[in-house]
Amino acid sequence: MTKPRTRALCTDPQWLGRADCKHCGIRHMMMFSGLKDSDFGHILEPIDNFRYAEKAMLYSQGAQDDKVYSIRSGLVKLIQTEPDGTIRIVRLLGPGALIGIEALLNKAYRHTVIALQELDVCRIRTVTLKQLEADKPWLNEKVMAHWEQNLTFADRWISELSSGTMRSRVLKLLDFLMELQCDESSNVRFFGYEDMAMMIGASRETFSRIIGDLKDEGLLSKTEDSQVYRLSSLNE
Amino acid sequence: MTKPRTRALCTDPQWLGRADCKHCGIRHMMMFSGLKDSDFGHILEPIDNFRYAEKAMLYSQGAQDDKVYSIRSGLVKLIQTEPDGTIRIVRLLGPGALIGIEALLNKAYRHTVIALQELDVCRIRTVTLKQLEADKPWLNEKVMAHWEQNLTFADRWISELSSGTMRSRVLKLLDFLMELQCDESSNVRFFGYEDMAMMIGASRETFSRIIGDLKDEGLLSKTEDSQVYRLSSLNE
DNA sequence: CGTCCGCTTGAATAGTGTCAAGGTGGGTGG
DNA sequence: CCACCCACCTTGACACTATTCAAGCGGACG
Repeated sequence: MTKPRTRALCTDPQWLGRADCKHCGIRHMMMFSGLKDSDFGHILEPIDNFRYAEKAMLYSQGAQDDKVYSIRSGLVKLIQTEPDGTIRIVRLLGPGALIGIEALLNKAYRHTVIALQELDVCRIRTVTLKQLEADKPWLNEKVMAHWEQNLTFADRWISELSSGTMRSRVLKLLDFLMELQCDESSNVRFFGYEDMAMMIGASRETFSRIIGDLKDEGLLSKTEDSQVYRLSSLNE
Repeated sequence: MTKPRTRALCTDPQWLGRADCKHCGIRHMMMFSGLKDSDFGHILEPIDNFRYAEKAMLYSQGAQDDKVYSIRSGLVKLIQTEPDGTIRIVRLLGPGALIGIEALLNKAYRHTVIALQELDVCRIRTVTLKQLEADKPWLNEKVMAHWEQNLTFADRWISELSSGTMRSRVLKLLDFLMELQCDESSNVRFFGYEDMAMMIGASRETFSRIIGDLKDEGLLSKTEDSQVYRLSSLNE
């Protein structure tokens, strides 16, 4: 669709230690909350906790690896490159999401995944996950729920962010971002316009113009933080 | 996106009997090939085989049911309706596909599913499937593979059929249909233009014009069957 | 203070949607 | 067997939407 302009950084992630699932602050949404200390006793390899910088790449499309990631905080974009070179962002995932699940089926990663913000993830090897699953049937159900979550997002991406006029897509995108960033009030944190445009399949210029219109109409207003805007429409 | 024009038929499917998985002609791709006679002995409810007429509806978005379908032959469209009334076809599935998997998680169906051709499906209740899974771990793996298949299709739908110019989308759509219908040679069976247009997010007129252009350029030519065209380009 | 990067804006142009009219083919009933 | 009908596809004219190329602007940062 558009040519790549911003290149991903290949900074190494920072290792934060082994995961402490039992005391995870966001247990309710995470994959491995529910695991007891004793469960960690007999697993082959540990679950590790990493921090990635903004724009760092977790893995790239086509790579074959055996690692699955669970997001604790931050946001990532999933990018798909076609054989003919066109690029499109196909998904945005945040806290609670499980990425790279295709590795469980021994498939190569189908996307390039890049952090949009500072990112805190737990990483687990597929063998370890399968080993845990064998003991705990509920883990299996959780994995399925994550497939379903991914699929639901993909379908919304098609019907909300890839259909209709560019204006309606921008509005839906802003809603979508608010939902992901769930910053209490109706505030949206912006990324680069190039990324946002790529999410809805528009050019940077078109996106910029529409944002400009929304500002003029008073639907979008600045906040203290220059990256964050307040959105005042739920309608249209 | 577009207003519905062709309404779905609510004809009842024809019951063809209980499924005979062991002798299924397309065992290799089907969900339940691999089951032995003895496996059928102790399941709660049978797996049934049905035939649906073209345009018949299997189930509709929002409905809550406990049935999963495995396609033996034919093609279905998965339609998603937004709260604001816009409609978009988000997926096309053929032989081997498993539809309504969200029922396994006790979720309501997320799409309305309609047969595009005469359809032959096997229907199984979720309890039965779960019961079988408990015995046979390999079934579990198969279910995962179907989640992955759905997700792969969804992602292709985004990057191939929802990005770029309408012309490129039409070409990709034709490729896609050839792949699904795998009619040996490079022949494509057309559906109604309204449906095809809805797949790529175009108007009927735009779609018609592009098909017209392709005919003029000689890339697309008629065959004996007026519904089937021969496509002569793999490139661009 | 100047540079760089990313956002904004303008003008020209190509691409799509919309409305409306006209064509075509397959099926039905006389 | 023919005439008619209906559903569906085609075509034209026009308005509108979005892309492209190009120039300008503004803030962050060395």
